[in-house]
This record gives sequence, C-alpha cells and structure tokens, in this order.
Amino acid sequence: MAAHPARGRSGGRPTLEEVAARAGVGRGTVSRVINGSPRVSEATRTAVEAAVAELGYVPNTAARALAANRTDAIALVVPEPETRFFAEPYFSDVLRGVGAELSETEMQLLLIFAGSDQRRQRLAQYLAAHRVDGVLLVSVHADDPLPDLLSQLEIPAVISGRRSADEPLPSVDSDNFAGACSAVEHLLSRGRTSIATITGRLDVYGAQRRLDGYRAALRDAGRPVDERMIVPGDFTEEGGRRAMRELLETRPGLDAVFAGSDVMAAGARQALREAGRRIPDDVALVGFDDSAIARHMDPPLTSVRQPIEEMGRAMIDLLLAEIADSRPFAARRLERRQLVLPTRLVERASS
Amino acid sequence: MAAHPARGRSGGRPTLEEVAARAGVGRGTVSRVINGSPRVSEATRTAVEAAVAELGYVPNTAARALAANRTDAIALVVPEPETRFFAEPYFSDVLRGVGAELSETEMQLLLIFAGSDQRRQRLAQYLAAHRVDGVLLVSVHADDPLPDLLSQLEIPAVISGRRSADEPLPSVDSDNFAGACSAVEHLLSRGRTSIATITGRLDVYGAQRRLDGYRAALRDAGRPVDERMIVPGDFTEEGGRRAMRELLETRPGLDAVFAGSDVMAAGARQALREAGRRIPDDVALVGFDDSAIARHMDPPLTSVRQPIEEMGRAMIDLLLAEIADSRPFAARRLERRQLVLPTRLVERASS
DNA sequence: ATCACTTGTGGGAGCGCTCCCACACTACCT
DNA sequence: AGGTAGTGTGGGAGCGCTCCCACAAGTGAT
Repeated sequence: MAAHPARGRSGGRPTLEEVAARAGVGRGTVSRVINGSPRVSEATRTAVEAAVAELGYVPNTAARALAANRTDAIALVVPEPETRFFAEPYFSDVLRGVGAELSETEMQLLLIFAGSDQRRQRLAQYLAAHRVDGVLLVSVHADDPLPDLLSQLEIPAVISGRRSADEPLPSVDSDNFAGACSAVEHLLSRGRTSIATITGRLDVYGAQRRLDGYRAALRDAGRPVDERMIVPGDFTEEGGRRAMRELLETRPGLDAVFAGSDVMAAGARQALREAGRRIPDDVALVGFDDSAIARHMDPPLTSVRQPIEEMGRAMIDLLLAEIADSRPFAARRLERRQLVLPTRLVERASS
Repeated sequence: MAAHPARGRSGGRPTLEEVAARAGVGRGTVSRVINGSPRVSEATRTAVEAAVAELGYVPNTAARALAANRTDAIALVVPEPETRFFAEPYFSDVLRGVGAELSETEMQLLLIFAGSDQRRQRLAQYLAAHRVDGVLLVSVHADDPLPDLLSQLEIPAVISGRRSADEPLPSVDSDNFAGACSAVEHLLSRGRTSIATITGRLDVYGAQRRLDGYRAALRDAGRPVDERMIVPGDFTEEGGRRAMRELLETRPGLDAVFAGSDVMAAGARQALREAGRRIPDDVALVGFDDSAIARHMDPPLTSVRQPIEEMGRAMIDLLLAEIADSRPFAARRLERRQLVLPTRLVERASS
C-alpha cells in the first residue's frame, strides 16, 4: 500500500500509469494511443486499447487541461436574461445547431447568461481564468464591450450576426438586407401599396440591415418611403404589439406590415385583431426568422427564413478552426472568417 | 530567461508562485488567502491581496481541480430533447431559481441535454470523467437509469420531483397531491358537478400524485369517480388538445377540466374553443404550475402554483450540502434530504 | 526555567496528464 | 562498411495548484 493513503479519493479511478503497466508499455505510448497519434504500431495500439477497456480508464480532464493548456470546452454566451432566451425561438434554434455540430466532437458546451451586471462580472472572471477554449457570442449589440474583452484576453470567439459592416471578429450572419428586400417585394407583388415596418432594436446590426432592405425595396420599386411607416420594436412580442398600435393610429390606411421578427409579428397580429383588422384581407403580415411560431400562427405567417440551425453549425466550424489556429504551430490563419448565409421567403396565408 | 521557452502560452498569466514572490511570502500563504482560510494574519492577508490585484492574478482552475480533486462546477441534466426544454416553462423557471442561488457561489452551472441515446452516452462519459462535482436532475421518469448511474459513480445528485414515495436520492418536490385536491375542491365549490382531468405522463410520479389528488378530492366530497373522465396527456400542448377532444366526445356533458399542467390546459383551451365551448361559462378550466402562460392565456387561467423558482434554489442548497458531505472529513451527514414544498391555488377568470 | 499549546508560515510532495528529447531499431542508399 | 533517414518507444520534466508536515514565535500554566 502507498505511504500516502490515497486522500479520500472516491472510486479510485485508474491512471495513465496504471494502464501503461497493464499493457506493458510506457506512459507516453498510452498517451499517444488515447490521443490518436499515428506514430504507434498496430500491435501496441491494440494492447493499449485492451488495457483501457479492462480497467475502464477515463482520462482525467483536469490533468489534461493543466498539462496541455486547453479545456475542451466552449461557451455559448447569451448577453440577455434567461427570460429573453426562452422567449426567443432564435436562441433555441441556434442552440440546436450548435449542439448537433458539437456532438461530433469531444468538446463540451457551456451555456452562460450574461444578462445582468453581476452576471457579466462573473463571466469576465470566468473568461480571465481561461476556463473555455473559445466563445460563441449570440445577439450582440453595437456597444457591447464583450467582444473587445475577448480579443484582449486572446480567446478565440465567433459572433452570430455582426456589429457593423466590417466586423473584426469572425462571424456568421444571414443576408438580412436581401431577406428584407424579398419580403417587401413580395408584398408589392401582391398588390399592397401601403407597407409599414416594425424594426428590431436598431443597435443590432441585423435589424438595421433589415430596415435598409425595406427602404431599398421600396425605392427600387419607385415608391416613396414614408418615415411614419417605420416604427421601432425591440424584438419582443409586447414591443410588436405596441408598435402595431402606434401604426394603426398614425397610419390607419396601411395594408401590409413587414415585421423584423416573427415574435414581433405575433405581437402585431394581436394588435391587428384587437383593432378588428383581418389578416391577410385587410392587412398582409410578413415576419422574419421563419421560426416555429410562424408555422403555428393563425393564420400561418409568411416569413423570411434564416437557416439558423445551419448558422449554429457554421459558427462551431469557424470557432473550432479559430481554436486550432490559436494553438502553437498552427498551419495557417484562416482567410474567410465572415460567413453570410442566404435567406429565403416562405409564403404562407398571412400575405 | 527560462531554458524552456514558455511553450506558446498566450497572455502569460501570473501564477501563485509569482504572487507569493511579489508579496514576499510563501506559496502556502497565498493559497490560504485565496481560499479564505482564517489562519492568516491581517497584515499578511492585506499584502497578498495587494499583490493579487497588482498582478491581476486569477487562479488556474485546471491546476486547482487536479490538486484538490474538485471542479467547482455542477451540471443541470435535462433528460429531454432541447425542444421540450424550450416548450416547457417549468424548465426555464427551475433554471432561473438555480441560476439565482448559484450566482452567490463560485460554482459554475453546465446545462446538459440527454434527450437522445447518443447524448446519454456522452453524458455517461462525462460523468465518468468526474467533470462536475454534482448533478441536478430534472424531470426524471420512473425507469430512468440515470439516478442509479449517479449513485454508482458516487456523484452527489439532487432530483426535482421524486420517482416514487420513497425516493432514495435527495429530492425537492412540491405537494402535488394537495395541489390537485385544492384545484378540484375549488371547482366543486364553484358548483361544477362534472369534472374531468387531463393527466401528465403517468411514469412521472408527480403526475400520478396529481391524479391521486383529483380522485381523493372527489371521493372526499362524496362524488363518484368516473374513469372515463380521466384522460392521459403527455405534458405537451398537443397532448392536451387531443385529450380534450377525446373528453368532448365521450363526455360532452362535462362542465370543468383540471389539467395536469398549464401547457396541457392551453391545448385543452384550443380544443374547447374549436368545439364552441366558452370558458368559464360552459366549461371551467384549471391548470397546474402557474407558469407565465397561465397569466397570459385568454381568459387568464386558474392554476395551482408551484414555487418552482424556490424549488430550484432549494435544489442547489441541498446539492451543495451533499457535495460538502461527500468530501473527506465532512462534519455529518444531512438528515432531511427530501423536501416537499407547498402549493397554492391562484384563482383567475377561467374558473 | 520548562513544558505544552496555539498561531502563522514556508515549502516539499504530489495530483495525472502532455510534451519532447533520447534512444533503439530498421530500412535503404552510397 | 558507413552513412542517413525514418519509425516506435520510454520516461524526465513540468503544468499550477492543494495538502500537510515541519518549524518559528508567542502565550500561559507549572
């Protein structure tokens, strides 16, 4: 027995050393097998694998993290309170894509909310301790200090959406401009002549671009843009409802609304119903995101589809590449670090 | 310069050793200060704290985990697909409570989905590697092997709800039986005479207890229990809708429904509306959970309030105590490890 | 003065890995 | 025969902590 009486360790998990002894090889060799190094002979590999199986060996992640200076974990940082996270289908869709892509790797995903100052404080601590190899940042507002903190700490990061046209960080975005254009063009082609829009928070670049697209489509069609037809929302259902009420008051003659998100469209629908307007007979309604609520709305909502799940997957791919690049002796830096995925209009009964 | 040229470590974070040198003390002393040991003189503590601040020292969690055999992280395990997680307000409420309670500690929360076989496989690996100090298990079905795996691995765990009356694991539950009783009594007191119930999945103990409460309340009031008035749902909106349709077909004369969850009540409401029944005029409706949808329903839903957020907090308290107990030289084992919190009927317009 | 505690402190040993140097062994050219 | 690669392998050193033993210095009873 050891002189040091195994300080109360429960279970007594086997170590690399023990696997090596069992397989009759050295520690280094076992490590190579575990990590899939090609420089191991077939016979040795088989022997080691047998020993691993017999002993039920599972690597100690803390030791590995300490020695190799990596954690095999990445964080999905949501700079919003939990409530928003759950209310917004966008997040769950991203999470699904991220989870799917990640399940093919050994990486672990942490979900971190940074919706309050206290939470942000804790997150900063967490990042400073380098407890994750990389960060996925979703829903970032223009003035958010988080991206800068990350580059300062030299932590690989990818953001969903951009903060501006020339986002310095690697990012994955959808073509918000083109998507908005297609929505408005669709409404025009249906003979609508008085088209309003409810925007998202304009400190989110994507919301800004959707508004730009709305303007451009009208302009291209030779229609004047009435500024009173543009009302800001905040991506929430309540915000959509408020915006719609305002529109009905100032521009009661409108015959179509392009909402900057499905959730806001749902709010707008309530306000329209309250006011006795029928959809699409009196007012056509188009959303953005094509999330689950669009399909389940009554009537089903025409919406601009963003491939959110695919975006989640792409973010992971980019991030993993970033992480690989950040390690010593990385092959070469990536070139295309900004991805913009196409959108597509899905027509349903609301327009 | 070191002979070993600092293998590409980015940032070059300060170590305990460097802090010690700066403060003119030994490593042990710095460690004691960091960990809040009382056996340090005031003067030394101040000096060390100054050095920590000057150097911007942040402990290396991997090293700490390796040396102390703990991770300072706990996992919230959801044995459901993400979709269910987002569709069910119960989870977000638990998460909110857990997050709130945890934000007062240094513990990190991981959210892990174990909804598919592949995911469960990965989770098992993860747990075997002891990457968390403890586990919170929500929404466990009677035959789930996860709890046994956890006790086998000797990982402290707390479950929300119980699997049976004599749950071996520490658990936090609400008084489902009494809650269901109060709902039915309320309907009876409102003069309803023909009360149906839509149950949750009966392999969830809580759903079973709600059904027991429904039966007991009717019995206590001297009313016979009509088995055709009991229809199983599955906690989903769609399930509630289906169950309600069935009830309307087999028992068209009913004048009240007690649904085993708010989400199912929302589904039932849709079916009632389709059938042209008015709420509460024709049929009174009562839900369970008192989640956000109860308040937002039209009409607002009478519901049995479970203090879900408080339950989340209690789970954390229990789990932290369990973890403390599992460490060597723990003071004493806990006694009360099963917590049952009271429920309360919240009356609204639906009944 | 001696002994027995108590309080504060320094630093060795060790946690379980990865990294990398050294070395044996084999091939295949000159 | 002597080079010159390449291929597998063993194991030392070290990652940055915590734990704990040893010990100095102070305090009070005998």
